Amino acid sequence: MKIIIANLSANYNGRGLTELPPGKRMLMIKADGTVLIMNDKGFRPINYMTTITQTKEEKRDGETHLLFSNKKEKLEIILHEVFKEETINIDTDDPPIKREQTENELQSYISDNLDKFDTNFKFISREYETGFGPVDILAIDRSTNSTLAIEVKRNATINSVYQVLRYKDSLSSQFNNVEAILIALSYNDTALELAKEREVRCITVSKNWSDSIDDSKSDKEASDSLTLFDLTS
Amino acid sequence: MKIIIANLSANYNGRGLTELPPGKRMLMIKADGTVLIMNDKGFRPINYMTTITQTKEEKRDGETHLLFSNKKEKLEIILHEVFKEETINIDTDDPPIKREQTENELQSYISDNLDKFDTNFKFISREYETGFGPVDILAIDRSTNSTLAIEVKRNATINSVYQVLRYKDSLSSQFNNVEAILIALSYNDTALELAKEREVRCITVSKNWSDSIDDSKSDKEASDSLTLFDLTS
DNA sequence: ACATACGTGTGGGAA
DNA sequence: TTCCCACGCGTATGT
Repeated sequence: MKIIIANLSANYNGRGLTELPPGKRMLMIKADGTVLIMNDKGFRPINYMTTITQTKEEKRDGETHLLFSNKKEKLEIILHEVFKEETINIDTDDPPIKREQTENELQSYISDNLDKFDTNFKFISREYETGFGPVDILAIDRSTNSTLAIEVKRNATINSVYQVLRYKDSLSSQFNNVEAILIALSYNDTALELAKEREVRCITVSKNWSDSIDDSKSDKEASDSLTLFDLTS
Repeated sequence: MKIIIANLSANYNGRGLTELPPGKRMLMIKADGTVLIMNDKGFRPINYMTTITQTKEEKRDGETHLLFSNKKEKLEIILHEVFKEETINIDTDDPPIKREQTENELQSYISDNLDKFDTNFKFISREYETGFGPVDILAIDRSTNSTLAIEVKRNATINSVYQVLRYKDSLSSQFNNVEAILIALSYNDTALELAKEREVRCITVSKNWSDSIDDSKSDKEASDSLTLFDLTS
């Protein structure tokens, strides 16, 4: 990784079009060719470019012009004055990060434990294809004999409501009594409002749902002690 | 900005849950408190945290533990071995980037030039409020006397189609003959398919739409030489 | 503080 | 390759 501290300006043209006036910033060039212009605040680089296939370097009037490009994009960086230049060695293949409690895991958990949310729920299928894309979970409610279109979210928004309603619409041409259900860790107020209005049932998963995976050996205790759901509506 | 090259590991708990095994990486601490752990490839930091309100530093067994937190999140970084530490001064308030040809500009352009897309289109209002949020442009078609719900996108996807259809639904309770229209620089195939099926008219804006802003002084030439739209449906 | 919408969103998986 | 969806999306703006 190479780091250059410089007064620089930049022009990007590709997915968008931006112009960066001169200023003292950090230019970072990574081992894989990724170029980043960083300032002293926030998460995002000001300008950047990945998957670079071509690099050109020119001197013009004592200033260095760097031209990075690929088939679709172009990034030009002009170094007006370089204050520092440095090469840093770090592992190119460091061990990867482990992500836990992703939506995918949450989906698995819910699929495997549908009866804990409602004893009448019976799991049918995951990623069941509808005319509007796959619904996360397809199930039936044995008490009402209705088909359940279940969408799982970490945080449900109004878009989640629209999404599950589309699945319901589509499935209604194949099944009788289709019901739309959201199961989420949290809900926007606006999402709850809309859900109520459109009769989408909202079920909240306890924040510590993943604990019950670790505790699953002692089933009895787990099902007694954990409040795995609340009904909101 | 402070930079530390170290063999480090990290644990994050907040919006998600991640675990980063030890490895040689760069730790960057910005002037606003933002913390980033960078590796030698790609755009994204491996771990990071913004809007930090509390920082704790401890030594345990000769290793430095850094604890960053705010009300909702926690990031712990353990420095197993520090290879380099360095402070870099860059402008905290460098001039901001200028973005051009944004969706907002595109909307303005389309609003001001609706007649170029269809001579019967007449602009009424921007950001017109519907029951499902504001529609980008409200207009009328003088030839059919229908109300037009126009949604502008750089790239239209199936979600754009659903979105404009919701606006149409909502507006249909106020107006007769509401028509849903998408105006975009590009379209997904699936979006076009769905749009056709649901009778959403799709209009494509020429990639060089912004040229006509610069050329606007010579109106005649511009309107003669530029193909500003295609009809797809 | 919360919600909404844009962004060069990025990244991953499937068709 | 394209398309779709989740993401600790980040970031700005309006309320």
